[in-house]
Amino acid sequence: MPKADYFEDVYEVVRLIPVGRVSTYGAIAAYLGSKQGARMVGWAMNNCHARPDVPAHRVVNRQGVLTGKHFFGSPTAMQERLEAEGVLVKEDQVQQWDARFWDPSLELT
DNA sequence: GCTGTGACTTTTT
DNA sequence: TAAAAAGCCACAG
Repeated sequence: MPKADYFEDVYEVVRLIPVGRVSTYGAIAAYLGSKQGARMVGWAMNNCHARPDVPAHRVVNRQGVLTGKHFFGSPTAMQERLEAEGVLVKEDQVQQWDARFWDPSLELT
């Protein structure tokens, strides 16, 4: 197995997010080892164009707000996609966020 | 080789 | 309580 870049690590975790669930940059960053590396995660998402199977729409900020929705090409694509998976979004904010939150560090042990 | 930027998070004023 | 600033790592120019 090739050494996964920091990005691939992020992509893999994001890809493991179950449908109907959402995760946060900080959670993924923490799972990688640096909670403050959340910016890197977001930045990795910026390069998510290189990965076709990266559900970046399942990744939101700490508040459960779709911060990067604007990067999806359409400001509503992210929200609609989340709703299509069963995640209700209101005002760019994930509903039942506390229940929808998926922590890789907890689920992946 | 150095500087700037980035879809965040946390702490302090 | 709200708002602002700092911190962090990695990639691109």
